[in-house]
Order: sequence, then structure tokens, then C-alpha cells
Amino acid sequence: MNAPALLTSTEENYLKAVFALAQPRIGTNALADRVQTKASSATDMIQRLAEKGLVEYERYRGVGLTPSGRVAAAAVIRRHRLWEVFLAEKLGFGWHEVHDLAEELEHVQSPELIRRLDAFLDTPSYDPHGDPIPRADGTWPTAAGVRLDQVPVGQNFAVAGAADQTDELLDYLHRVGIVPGTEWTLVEILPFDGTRTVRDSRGRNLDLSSLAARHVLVQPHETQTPNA
Amino acid sequence: MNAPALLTSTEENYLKAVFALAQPRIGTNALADRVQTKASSATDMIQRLAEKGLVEYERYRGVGLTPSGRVAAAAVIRRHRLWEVFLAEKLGFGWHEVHDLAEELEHVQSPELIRRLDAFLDTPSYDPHGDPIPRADGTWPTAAGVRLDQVPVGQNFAVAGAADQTDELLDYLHRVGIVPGTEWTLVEILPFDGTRTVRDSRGRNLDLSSLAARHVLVQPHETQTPNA
DNA sequence: CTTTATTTTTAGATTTGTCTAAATTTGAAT
DNA sequence: ATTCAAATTTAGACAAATCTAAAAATAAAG
Repeated sequence: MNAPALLTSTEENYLKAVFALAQPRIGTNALADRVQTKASSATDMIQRLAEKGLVEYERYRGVGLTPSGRVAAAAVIRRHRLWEVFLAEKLGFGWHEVHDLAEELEHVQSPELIRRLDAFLDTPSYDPHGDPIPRADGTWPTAAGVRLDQVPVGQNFAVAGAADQTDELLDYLHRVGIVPGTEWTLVEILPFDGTRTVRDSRGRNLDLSSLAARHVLVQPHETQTPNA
Repeated sequence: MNAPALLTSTEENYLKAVFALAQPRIGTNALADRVQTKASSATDMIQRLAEKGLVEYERYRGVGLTPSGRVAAAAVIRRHRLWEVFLAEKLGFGWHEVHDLAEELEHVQSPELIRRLDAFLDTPSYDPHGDPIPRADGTWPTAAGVRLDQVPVGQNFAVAGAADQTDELLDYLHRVGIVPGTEWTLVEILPFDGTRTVRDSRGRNLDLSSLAARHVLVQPHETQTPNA
């Protein structure tokens, strides 16, 4: 009901860390590690966040997010990942270079800026690493199916759709035949870079990068081919 | 010679304020006003910047920039104005909305980010307010002529060129006939919004917004038409 | 059920940037 | 030259975020 209180950059960083590591709670040391500080500093900050109602905290028992903490964390992650998309798609940074810069940009406070950035980028659902971008209302893009990068070797599946609607991705998928309704089997995951080899009913093989695989949504089938 | 020491956001803001107001020196009160703080705080910060060699300071006598302070200030202003161009041209913000946001974005520390942003924006010379953007090497775009918005009423001039090379601006100027070599007289400046009315040799009038006028470079002539 | 090791918290100090209130310097006016 | 007002600086305090070192609670081992 009340307007979300303004958080400092540091508070936002702690929130993100709790979000990432709490299932459902996280200890002080692990949290301190994550935000590159000492346990005593983490204790201080946890207590501040608890006073603001963003985390639930019990002394010596660890910390977890409250519902409003989860909303706040999603907002920060949304800003972070939208900036990552901007840096990669518009400025041409490599996907491995964008994280640290986004870490700074995410703390610029302006809902209107984020609205416009989102529109400028065509409302992406996934960042350059394939991680989902929370929507403006705090909900998360839950795939209509399963992301191809989460399917085990040997699994049969039907293509359900694409996680993102960018022209580049759709063009590529269409060109190689990864279109909704087609049937495939995942035959191999290369250990080196996670490239997926998939095979269609006629035995034709196709390689998909792990990044592309994260953007393909599939419907797994019961039937599995024998595994070796 | 030595790498430019990293400055905090606050230090950068003070530096910008000194740059803007010191001709060649500025008092503590005026500086404090500019950065929205109290004179005592300004004194503290001035002394820190003096220790870093960025300002020259004499107690009770005011403060001015050193050469290396001028370089540092130019770098901050460059970042600020490039972000302003991004916000206005790419995200569609109005030119009156971009300042406060750029104030935050300018402190993100990454030379590579600024290099790429500059390229993404086609290396603009002026920001949406018409203010010059320092180049990467710290030099300022000094017009080959005089900016039309700095010419007095009654002045004859020849168009020398455009301050910026964006397609939109060049298209517009070409369409209305403001092209290099043509001769004009500035007949009026509207007090309300600074619109310039210019007249060619055949007596045809043309109105230019003050923003457009800032991007037109001209060569003033000796001959003046009688003023009224 | 003690002892020990680990984790967590407290206590006290530090840095950055700020403030208020008091003291000092400058400059202007009589 | 003395007085007075304005500008500037110092002194002391505070909040945010951090640290080190010591104390307390929990968990693990015997």
C-alpha cells in the first residue's frame, strides 16, 4: 500500500544477494561472501533491512526475504538485466563483460527510465546470459514449456515456442527448422560449452549453442530413446 | 603522467560546479549553493580536492581549477552530455527531462562504456540543450565559426557549417536552405523562446528554433544593416 | 554431557559526507 | 582607524557503511 521506500545501492545489493542464495534462508557468512564484505557488516545490514520489513531475521538463525523484499529484489534484478541487454545488444559488449557495468547502472533510480529502456529494447524476457527478466509488475517470465537447456540427454520433445521475440532469434530458429510443433530428441550436451545436439525424426542432426537453447521452450515427451 | 585518481560522485559534482562558476575563482558560498549543501561542507570538500591537486585554493580567497582539474571536469561533463544525448535521442525523453537522469548516469566509471556510447550516438558534438560535448582527449568543440545563437540582431553572416552531423539536423537545414556559403541577416530574436528570424538577400524570411540556431555555425560580416 | 570448533553477534574505531553553532577573517562604512 | 556585517573556516556531532578484535551462541565430537 505504501510507496516502496527508497533503498541505498548497498541495501539493494544485499537484497539481491539474499534473493539469490536464500532457499529459504541464508547464513551471515555466505551473505557476507556474496557481497564482498565481512560477517559483522552483513549482520548490521541485515538488521537494517529487517527493520524496513524486507527480510525476516532471527538472531543466529539466518535471513530470508519477506514478500515485499521479494518484490524489491525483482525490481533491482529487472533493472540489472535490462541494462545488460542494452550493453550487449546496443553497445556491442560481449555477454561476459556486461555484468559489472550493469551492477552500477542498476542503481539509477527512475521508473520512467526503466520503462523507456524496456520499450527501446522491445521488452526482452531474457538477458544476454539467458536469465529471465522480471516484468514491471514483479512477475517472472515462466515458460509455457521447459527451456531446452534444462532438458536431459535422450529426451524427446516438441518445440513450444521462443522465450524472446527478437527478430534475430526468430529468424535464426526459423532458418534451422526449430519451429513450434516440430519433434526432436536431445542427443548430446557438449561438456566444453554446453552446445546441444538435437536430432529430428529423419535422423538429421543440428547443433544449438547453450545460449540459443535457453531461449527455446519445449514440451518434453514421456517416450525416451534408450540412453547409449 | 600518473593515472587520474578515481573520484567519488560527490567529488565529481563539486568539480563540475567549480568548472561552471570559476572565472577564474569562486567563493565558498556560491559553490555550496550550486551543489545544494552548506558552506562548511564545501570548505571540507575544497580542501580534499586541493590535496588531490585538482583545485587551487587559498583560505578565504576562493577556489579555482588547476589544469588537471580542468581535464577531470571535462571528462565528467563529457559523460553527462553523452548520456543526455542518449536519453533524448534513443529513449525519447524531452530535452528538459534529461539533466537529472544524466546527473546519476554520469558517475558510472568505465572508459570503455563511454567510448561505445559515443560511437553508438555517432560522436555528437552538442547535447540536447545545445551545449558542447568535450572530446575524449579533453578538447572542446570550438566552432569553425560562431554559433548562430550568439550572433546579435542586425548581423549579416554566411553559413559556415553545422555543429553536428546527425542526419535529422542536416536534412532539416538543407530543406530550409541553411547551407554553407549562403548569406543571411539576423532580423529578430523572439524574447519568448529565442526563435531566430533570418532573411536572405531576396528578402525571404525563415524562423529557426533556438536549439537549431545553436547547431548552425556562421561567419559574421563587418557590414550591418541599420538597426531600426 | 562436556569440550571444541564454527558461526554469529557485539563493541569500538574509521571514512565519507554532511550538519549546526561558534570563531575567525575579510572588506566596507563611518 | 575602528566598527560592523558578510563570508569563510573550525570544532564537534551524526549517519551510512565498513573494519578488527573480542564475546556469545550454536553445532559437532568425544
